[in-house]
Amino acid sequence: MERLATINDVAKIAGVSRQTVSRAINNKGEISLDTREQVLKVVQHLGYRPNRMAQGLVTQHTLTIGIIIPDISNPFFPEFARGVQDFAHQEEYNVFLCNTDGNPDEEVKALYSLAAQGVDGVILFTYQGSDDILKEFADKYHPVVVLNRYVEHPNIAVIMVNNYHGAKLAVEHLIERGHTNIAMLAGPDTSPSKVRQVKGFCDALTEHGLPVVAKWIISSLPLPTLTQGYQSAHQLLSKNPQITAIFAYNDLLAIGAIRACNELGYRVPTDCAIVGFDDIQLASMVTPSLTTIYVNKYTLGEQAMARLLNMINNPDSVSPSIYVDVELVVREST
Amino acid sequence: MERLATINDVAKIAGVSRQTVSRAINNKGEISLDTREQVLKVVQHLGYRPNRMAQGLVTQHTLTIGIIIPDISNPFFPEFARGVQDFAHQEEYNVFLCNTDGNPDEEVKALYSLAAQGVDGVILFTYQGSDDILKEFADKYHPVVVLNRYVEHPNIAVIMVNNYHGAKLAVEHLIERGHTNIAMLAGPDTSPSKVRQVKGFCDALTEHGLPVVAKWIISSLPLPTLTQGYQSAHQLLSKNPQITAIFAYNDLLAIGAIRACNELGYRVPTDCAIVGFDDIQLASMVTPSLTTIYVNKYTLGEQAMARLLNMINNPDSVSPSIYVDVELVVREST
DNA sequence: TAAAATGTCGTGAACGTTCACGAATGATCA
DNA sequence: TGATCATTCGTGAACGTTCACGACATTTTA
Repeated sequence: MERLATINDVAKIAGVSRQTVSRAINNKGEISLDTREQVLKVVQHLGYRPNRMAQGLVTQHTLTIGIIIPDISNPFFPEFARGVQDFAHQEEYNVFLCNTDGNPDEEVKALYSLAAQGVDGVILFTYQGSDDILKEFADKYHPVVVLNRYVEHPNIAVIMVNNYHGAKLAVEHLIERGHTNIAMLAGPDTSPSKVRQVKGFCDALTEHGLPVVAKWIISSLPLPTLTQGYQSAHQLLSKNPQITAIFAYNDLLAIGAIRACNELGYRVPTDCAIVGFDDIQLASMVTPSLTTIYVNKYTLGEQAMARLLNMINNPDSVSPSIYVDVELVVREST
Repeated sequence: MERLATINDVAKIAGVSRQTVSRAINNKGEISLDTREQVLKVVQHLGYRPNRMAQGLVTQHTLTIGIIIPDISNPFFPEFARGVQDFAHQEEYNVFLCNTDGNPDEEVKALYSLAAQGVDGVILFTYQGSDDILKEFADKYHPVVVLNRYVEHPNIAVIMVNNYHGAKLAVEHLIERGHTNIAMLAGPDTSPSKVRQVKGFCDALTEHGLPVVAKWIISSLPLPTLTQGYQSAHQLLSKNPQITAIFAYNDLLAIGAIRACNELGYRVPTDCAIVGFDDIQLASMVTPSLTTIYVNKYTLGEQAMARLLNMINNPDSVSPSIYVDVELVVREST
């Protein structure tokens, strides 16, 4: 591991000063075309690359950002992360990835670890902690893009998936198919998107003159996973045989519910129809394939990164909230 | 965004020098217990965190590493990445993630982008580029852990999944089930693990007195994806109806093959048995569920990170190659 | 023609931390 | 008692880069 070339090495060989080299590679400040070319030749020859830590120390910009998500193993997030990363790399940014398993303590740890690292901004998905901590962070450190949670702060941008509308689409689809006894596998109580989704679910029912049965709305704690969906659906259906349709907070819960149906001898969709949310890749691969609400996760990631970049480069601009819309995808499970 | 507290702020308030603060937080060098406690109180109070860029500039260590993989959307990699990340965070390291889509140019770009970023090391999965580039990188920059490819270099550690053995297990299982006409959906030609796997496949056949039919071994280019598996299997089975079993390079190819079977009216496993490789979560969720070769992806990630840490901390130690073994998991597809 | 303006480049300082060294204090020993 | 040692702490330098400013040569302007 030999020593890497520094800006001084380049300067010495090119016969100019550090500053001139800096001007040449950053393409700013006054420099003649001739010397610029000369310097760049030497840069090329030595394979010189500016040390990002030294740059970061003086400019207070590191060209890095962080993503904080519950779990990259959850099939929703890889696509989202790719959206962020592809956009980021295109803009010369590198990306840190942190998993929290939905644990608020871990979220805070990740937040401050990234701050000490010197990231230029953070993208935060399904934040469960307190607004105050987040606002304090945004005050003291860097811009933040938050997904699926509303936080009002000049240094925080919000992107919301339209869970409310998605839930309505799902329930209306089930009602069209003739279902009247519809249950819901809801998300974790701490999740704000869960609240909006439940509201859409209830509103759709009442708008069609159907009663809302509180006992048929089951929260999934701590995380909306396959086994959670399996257990909740199992309990729900064996206690309430009159239920003929289930709407789930996400596809994992829905797929768990399908398994529960199979085990209880319910046929999907004949005996019990099921609708998921997110349209992860798995949704079209299971049997029966899953009717669900499509969310463009990759684009969501790109948008989040675009917002963050905008905030980094224009610190004083306002960042209005964005709502991302969703679509119904009908498959075999309804 | 107010200015962050620096070591000098702490020093001033605590009434000591920078160096004493440094000694207190890094818990090294001689310092009395009293002053240490005093300093740490101030650190706590100010919420001081050492600036990693300043640290990195002088120590040449950044407490960051990079992972380079083809695609985090491929279900194999999230679990692997979590293994790396969990271990890394536990050791106070942060992790950069780069996707290359199997493109060698992107691999090199990622490698040098990470080097400029100042990572302490790199974990490289399914590297497709030339040995020379990698060796030059390991010479000039930092230690590298390479998976599923053999590269001899003092600054490069190698971890291999035992594809050869896995392929043998799969084929022997099919032969036990009475199959004699077995085809293979192989990986991309550029992948070294593909070569070892094909060898295991062929050896298993010949050891049991069965002929190897070259035409029945199909490479998947450029990437071993669902649609690749579907197309290859479709073509293979419609041209060669005598085939009764397929062994696939990975689970995605295998699941694509299941779909092709369904479409051609072949029943799995009655008309055509299928074995995959990797045991991704999806494998147990599809219908019929997939017999496959289990690889502990999370542990693989942990091991890779452990090797890398060891190389970072003990630059002169030798790093022998590791072989990670695999197991057969029998499910409905055979 | 002298003064002002422009274009090009270099120099010292700063970013926040650690390292190598040295200074001061008190304890220990012959 | 004077010398030696261990313990504890502080000071200047360095890491590699950019920023603010100034210097110089050349061109433009009054």
